[in-house]
Amino acid sequence: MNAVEQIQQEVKSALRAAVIAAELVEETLIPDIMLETPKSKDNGDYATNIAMQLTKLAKKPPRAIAEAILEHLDTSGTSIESIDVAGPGFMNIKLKTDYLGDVVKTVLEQGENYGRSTSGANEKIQVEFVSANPTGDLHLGHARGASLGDSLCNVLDFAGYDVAREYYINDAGNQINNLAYSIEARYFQALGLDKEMPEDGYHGKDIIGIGEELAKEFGDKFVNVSEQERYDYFRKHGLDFELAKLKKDLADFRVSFDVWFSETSLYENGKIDVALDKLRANGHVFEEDGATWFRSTTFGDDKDRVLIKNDGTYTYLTPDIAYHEDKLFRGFDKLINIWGADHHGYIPRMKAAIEALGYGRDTLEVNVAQMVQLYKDGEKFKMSKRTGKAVTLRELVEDVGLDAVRYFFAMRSGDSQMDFDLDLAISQSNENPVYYAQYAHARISSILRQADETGLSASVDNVSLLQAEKELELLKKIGDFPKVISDAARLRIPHRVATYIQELAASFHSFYNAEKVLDPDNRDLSEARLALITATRTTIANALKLIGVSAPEKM
RNA sequence: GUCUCAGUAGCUCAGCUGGAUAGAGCAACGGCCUUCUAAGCCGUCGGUCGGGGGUUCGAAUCCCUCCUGGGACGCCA
Repeated sequence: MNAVEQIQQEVKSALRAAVIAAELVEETLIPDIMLETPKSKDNGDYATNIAMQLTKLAKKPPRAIAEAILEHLDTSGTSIESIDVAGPGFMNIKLKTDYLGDVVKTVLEQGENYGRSTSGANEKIQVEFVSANPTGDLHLGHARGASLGDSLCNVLDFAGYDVAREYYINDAGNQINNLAYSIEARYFQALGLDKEMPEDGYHGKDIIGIGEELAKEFGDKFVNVSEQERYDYFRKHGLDFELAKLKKDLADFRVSFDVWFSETSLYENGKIDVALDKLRANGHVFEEDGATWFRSTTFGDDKDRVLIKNDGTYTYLTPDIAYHEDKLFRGFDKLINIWGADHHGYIPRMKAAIEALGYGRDTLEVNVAQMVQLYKDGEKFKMSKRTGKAVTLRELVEDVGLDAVRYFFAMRSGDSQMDFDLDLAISQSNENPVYYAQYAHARISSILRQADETGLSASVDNVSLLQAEKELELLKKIGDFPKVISDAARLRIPHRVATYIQELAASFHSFYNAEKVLDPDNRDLSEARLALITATRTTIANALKLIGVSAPEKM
């Protein structure tokens, strides 16, 4: 618990004691007392609406309740400087400022761990994200999913959850056949031979490249072998190639995974049968029209779902159920899946499966990343599988810049649709908000370099000298960081971190323009301010790291 | 048609568990560099929070309904 949290706790306890002493309601009925930071500074450092919350229970007007609480409030031994009743019944609290200096001490002590907490109580959470088919390049939507997933994992980890990151490789279905046949066609074409692309083939540039490479390396060797042999080789080669590319692209995007889970492995180790047997044993499977069905309507799904088609093969759902059974078997308390909005309708059947397997419905949490609409040359850019027309993650990063792309996705809530104007992003990349935050970091770094030269160094001995308005604001903002993290983790909203970075950077820039840090004639204050900006820099760097953005020393 | 997500300033978006006068960036306008990085700061302009009902001390936030837009409704994955 840092200084700010301690103060808040102290204030809440004092208020609660006052409510009890005032004998307004039964003690057990008192709600949690909440403190909020008023928008206007005129309304104090914190405000509470406890009086309004108690109106019904105490059967008195809010202002009267507030007066009564105030009368019984003992502020001795707390940091409360003054407290008064305002508006309809708010109680505005003004704090003494001496505690804020402790924030700096805490940050300097904890360094890159400042902001970490144990609020997640080590809950074991597995996050599955991206999981794009290994049949082509990652595009804009995947970039968003990757960014959201990675940021969420980082935030959860920082907030004290036990996080595992996982990528589910769909390497078993029809799409892999299509991949193999697409490569085959491109291979023949590279040799100047006639071969049509399969109907659902992949028209991406990468597949053309694979065909050309194979033609270069093997010549016409695969023209004359059996279809089976050719298929087997192209399939394996295609998968290896695409998977390696996915891993590299994601790593370059600063996104990492603990486990790359193969769908095929479920077929090979019998896990699908295990899951099917379990569903059968629980009585949720039936036969009809030559197919095997999962009665998902029992658990609120719109219709029942086929598990085994009448040709004897599985639908996509079946191995996916086995996969989730396997995840839960591995002992996670909670599964979070990040899916694109186009898979939204798939949620009820997956939740139904979780329940049918005997787990709680809320064990699975699906976080939907809404669509990203790309605009190029002023108009909608329609992606097309058929023509292979798409903007890839790699191209996006090359054109716009890694930090700018990560920040762009990190600052928006996942459940709001986005328009991404590529030309605007490129032309305005210098005005991207990410540079605002990075600039603050670079500015501080520059001052610290010069401090070294002038023989001044950060010191926490005189942090009590930090009493200027801008200094106090900055201190408070830094002190908010741990709560921002725990809220973002609990509510699964990593974009809250980006919003915070913006606020913190603004507070610093404002301070920077109001006060001069390095002043050889005022050594004590300079060293206190150096401590303040060092703490600011650490907080900015820690926050940027969580959303996968670098913190440069110079710009 | 059913389900689902959204609709907030000219544009792109925040708004946490219902709180006081709804915010930020960009765009527009006016100031601030002999002084630690002007990728910055200070100020001005700009909103019927899609419409209408309801719940209550209080609604952008919760409920109902309508309008508009995205997405999903396969024995595809």
